[in-house]
Amino acid sequence: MRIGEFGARAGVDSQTIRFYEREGLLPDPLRTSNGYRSYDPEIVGRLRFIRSAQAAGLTLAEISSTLRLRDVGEAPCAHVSALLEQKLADVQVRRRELDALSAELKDLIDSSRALDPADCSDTEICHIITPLKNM
Amino acid sequence: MRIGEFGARAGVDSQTIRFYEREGLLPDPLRTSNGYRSYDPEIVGRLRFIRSAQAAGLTLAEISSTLRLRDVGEAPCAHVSALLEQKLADVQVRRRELDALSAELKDLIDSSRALDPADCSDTEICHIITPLKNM
DNA sequence: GTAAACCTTATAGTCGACTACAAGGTCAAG
DNA sequence: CTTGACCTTGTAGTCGACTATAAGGTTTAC
Repeated sequence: MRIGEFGARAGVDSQTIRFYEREGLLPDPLRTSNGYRSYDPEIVGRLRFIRSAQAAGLTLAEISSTLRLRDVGEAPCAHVSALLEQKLADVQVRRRELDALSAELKDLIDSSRALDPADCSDTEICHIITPLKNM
Repeated sequence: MRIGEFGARAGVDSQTIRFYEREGLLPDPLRTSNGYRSYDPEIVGRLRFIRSAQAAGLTLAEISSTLRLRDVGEAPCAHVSALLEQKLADVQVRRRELDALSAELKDLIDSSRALDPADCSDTEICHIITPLKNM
């Protein structure tokens, strides 16, 4: 199968596949006599794995390290578990940051209703935001 | 005051101040006879505004548009309110995305405890993640 | 008088994951 | 025999907000 069909089977653009190949996520494929890349249907799973792992929040570098384990014959399960645990911890931290930001934005929006633009001076730029001096 | 002190008063590195100047967020300052930038203490508020607005999640482009309003003599309060409302909406969307990702990660981690690495085949790369075919 | 700590400019690099563009070769349909 | 859809390579650009480096000039403290 050629690059277009290969990509279509995993919802990936052919430019992106060449990019993954350059980055070492996909092996150099066979070539037909005219130089076109030729893919074994079996490797579609590898491309789908990449997209699924991305959907789980893994970076290409993390996915690459996982694929390298698999390529040397090791089951990458323990590695993947550790990555997922770390990712979950990162997500929780980020969630808490967004919660705080959300609360802060609500406060600012609330307070803006009580403020009159006519009282907003030149030096403070805008008195809705200026109270946030020390964040 | 010179660039170092100016930056220190708002917790900003001098390289960053030159960057803001290039981007039009800060006006071209006066220069002393030796070519050093010389800042009026009054403009510290502008730099602090930039950092506070960033802390509220506004981008430099959004902050820049706000400053431009102020520079033409308009109170930017209505503009800032609209930006904050939009930002809050963005944050809520992002929060929900992270909630979904968090749940997904927990599921994957749970299911990984029931899976044996010995059953993880070559073509699926890692059976912890492979179930996520259609995200 | 010299060393440290400041300041100047211009240019290029970082992160992550693509995406765009140019300039061509190949192949099937009509 | 040409149009259009595919494929090839290489290079460069995108986003956002810095950050780093080089190669100098100035000022302050001892």
